[in-house]
Amino acid sequence: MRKTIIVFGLLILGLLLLFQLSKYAVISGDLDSEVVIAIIAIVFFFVGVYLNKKSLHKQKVASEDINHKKIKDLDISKREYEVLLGISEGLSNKEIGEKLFVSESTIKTHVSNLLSKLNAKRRTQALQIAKDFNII
Amino acid sequence: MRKTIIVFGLLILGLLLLFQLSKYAVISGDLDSEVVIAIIAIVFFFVGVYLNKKSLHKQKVASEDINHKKIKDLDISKREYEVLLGISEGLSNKEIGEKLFVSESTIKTHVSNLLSKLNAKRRTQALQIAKDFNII
DNA sequence: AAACAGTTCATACTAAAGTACCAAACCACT
DNA sequence: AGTGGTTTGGTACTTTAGTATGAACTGTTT
Repeated sequence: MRKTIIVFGLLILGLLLLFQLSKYAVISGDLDSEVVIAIIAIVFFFVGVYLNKKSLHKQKVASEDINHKKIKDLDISKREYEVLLGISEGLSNKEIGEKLFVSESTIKTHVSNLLSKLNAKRRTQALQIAKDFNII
Repeated sequence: MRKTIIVFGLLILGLLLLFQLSKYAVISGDLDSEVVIAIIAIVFFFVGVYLNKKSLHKQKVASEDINHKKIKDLDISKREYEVLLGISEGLSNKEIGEKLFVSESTIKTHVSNLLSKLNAKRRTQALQIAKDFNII
């Protein structure tokens, strides 16, 4: 948030400076007034593009970012979360076990705990719930 | 695509008109040159915002839209697709059967066919593949 | 009318998934 | 040194999921 304010401040200062510089350039005859207008137009065009991209990006990130707080709220451990990611990749318990170098039994324990923490009956339902919570 | 060209053409024409009008306004003394520059800046700022939003929106839509062609290419039938949606909602075969008013056996048949068409070993893998193909 | 694709359903089976319960080992903290 | 949370893993069991096969019933096309 502080970063945004600083960027905005610098932007406004830069633009004011540009205005003043262009005014002096026109008065002193170094530049044609049409050229100045063209530069102003181009600069503001890109300022518009830039600010729009920034704001849209934030929205996008906000809706796609992983909600780490929610993971903690649900009391999901590191290992359980890794298992959840394995499920979302479409892996079987056995395959997840091989990936994490533990036995299938261990994965079953994690999955069972995950399901109760996510209040799900099946792994597919767990995926749907996890997506709703933005934790995967 | 034609629409885009027309919009762009009109936009450029409008901007050129604005340029000429502002020039005459300054010469005839109706408007201060600083006001003209401010107007140009604001207009181009919003042109930048508008064009950026347009292009980003298209990208977003393109990546989120369901690829109906891909569904046909994979030879997935209407009913099979409904079952796929049921799976993505985290339902069991039995629950999907109740939702579509058919027996669990029927759902099993559909699921089995779906898996072979999607080249998946499990329903969770089918979900992952279907997402990659943008068909759910 | 015959062929065809899609849907429906059943049986019988194997393979995964999931539950319940227990137990040991580990790490961090006090 | 003991407590608590996490991770690990086993056994035994029930429930879903998935496969294979066969069969009947729909529309649609030729």
